[in-house]
Amino acid sequence: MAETYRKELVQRIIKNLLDIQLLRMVQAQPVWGYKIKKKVEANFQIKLRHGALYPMLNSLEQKGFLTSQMQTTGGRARKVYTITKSGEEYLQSYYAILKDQIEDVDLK
Amino acid sequence: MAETYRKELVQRIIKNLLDIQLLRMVQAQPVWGYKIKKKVEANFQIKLRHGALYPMLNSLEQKGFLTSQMQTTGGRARKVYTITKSGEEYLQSYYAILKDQIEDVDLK
DNA sequence: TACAATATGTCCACTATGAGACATATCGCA
DNA sequence: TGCGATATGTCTCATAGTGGACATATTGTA
Repeated sequence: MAETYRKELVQRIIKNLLDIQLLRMVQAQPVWGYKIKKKVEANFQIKLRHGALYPMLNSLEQKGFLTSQMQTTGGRARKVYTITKSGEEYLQSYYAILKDQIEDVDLK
Repeated sequence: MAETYRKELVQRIIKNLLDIQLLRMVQAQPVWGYKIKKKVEANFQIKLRHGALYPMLNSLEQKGFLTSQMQTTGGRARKVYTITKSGEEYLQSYYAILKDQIEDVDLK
């Protein structure tokens, strides 16, 4: 059945389009790296190395897709990320492509 | 504007999910490698190396997602591919994930 | 007080990927 | 008859990416 391939495909998409998944999560609500890691691992049943995650978040900030503010809650220092206008535009482009894929626009 | 990022994103998706794009094209109509190459390059304005394309098509056949028949039209030998039931199921899983992405199902 | 969890960061060695070359054959046209 | 287009295939080297370690600090719990 079709669901057999789902987990394998999700893992590929998360891996290859990790930056986009991070933008989606931050857009849903401002959040910090460690929480993203836990959420990805719970939602998609994949291991997300922090050695890959943190450099990617910093890179997204450098590109202007995310901004960050340090927050300290109970002595716990967190770098909370918020999506920027550019980041939202990037996501909109992504969603537009997905719609084209589903509707076979690009095959005509 | 959002369209600035489109080309860059399309290239990434085609590159990382090439097998799926090949399945989509064969599903639209049975077709051979060289024609796929020309079509991808025209539709997406990207270079598709035949050194990447042909091994991928053979691999999709080995996995049972495609079948092929040799056809000779005017002395021109073509390996025409047709999608299998498994191939269509794989695509269905892919489309289901894209819908989840668009609808933010996996962020809740 | 020692350890697991929270929290963020860098770095290096290995491996996997990819660009481009090497290879071959036919057809149509100039 | 030589060249560009059609058609499919393999292989190698350099680069890119990944896994896992190294690093540091705080909090809560056993």
